[in-house]
Amino acid sequence: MDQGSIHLDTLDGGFDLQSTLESGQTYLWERDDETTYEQVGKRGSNAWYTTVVNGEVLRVRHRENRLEWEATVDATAHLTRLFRLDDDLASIINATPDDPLLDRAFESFPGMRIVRDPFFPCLISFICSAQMRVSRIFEMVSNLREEYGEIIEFNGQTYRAFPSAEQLARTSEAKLRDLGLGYRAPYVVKTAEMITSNEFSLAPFRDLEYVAARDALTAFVGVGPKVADCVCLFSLGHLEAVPLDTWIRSAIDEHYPECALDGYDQMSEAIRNRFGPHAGYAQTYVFHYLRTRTD
DNA sequence: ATCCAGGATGTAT
DNA sequence: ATACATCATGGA
Repeated sequence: MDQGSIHLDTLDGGFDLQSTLESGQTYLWERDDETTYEQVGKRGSNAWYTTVVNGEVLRVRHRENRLEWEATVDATAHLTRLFRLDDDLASIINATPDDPLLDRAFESFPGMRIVRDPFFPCLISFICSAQMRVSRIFEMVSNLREEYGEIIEFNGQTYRAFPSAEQLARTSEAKLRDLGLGYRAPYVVKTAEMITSNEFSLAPFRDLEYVAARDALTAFVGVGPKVADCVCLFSLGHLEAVPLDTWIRSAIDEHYPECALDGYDQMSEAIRNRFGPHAGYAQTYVFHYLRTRTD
């Protein structure tokens, strides 16, 4: 077992593990002390979170000003990439326009960062996310891991990787419906088949500009503009992407009515112009803020 | 019971 | 291109 810690003192804008992992950006981490994420938004968790990337187990917890980790390999570079620790978060927030909603959202979750999820698990997660609550998306992705994921032993515990495209292409729509995927079941199977087919290469997505990547992603079954934006933002690193879900749409209606245009593309361009080049950061803070506020 | 949740697809116009 | 019905499932 390898282990270590990353010091967060010198990180511009800081880092907060719990809000980063429980704000509905990623569904690929399991928390030790809870079987579900129903306490989303409740601050102060110092629990361990675990994921499996390329067969390597990564475990991490947030203790004061350190990010402690234990893993099957040196996790420093992996965590820096997965949590975008190289982003100058302070400058990003500073470059985002000031308004009452954004100010409150940024103040509510200091240190929350955009994740950089691996592509295929992110794609399938957000295909599953359609018309689903965050807590249920965690359940669905957990069910996929338990049913199809490769078992990995680490430090006396067993963990499961997110299933590969081959594994999901091999299953049936009916089995996925049994896992609670509903009408998204055929989307997952067909998209997994597309990924595994030889005529479909994944390589281009990395090289495309934001709009081109977003449009290209909609070729997958079950991927429309909103899910494509989530993959652009949470996997491909396009920080200008603004997923227009029901929460952010109502926020636009209420707070930015001049951006509430007809059509996804028009509204997207308007809100991106309003929020600036890191609009995705603003979107994610607003989403988490609105979704967790109690009053 | 009715409505809603990080929407997308198929069909008719 | 745009409008509309339809698609599962579970929680409030």
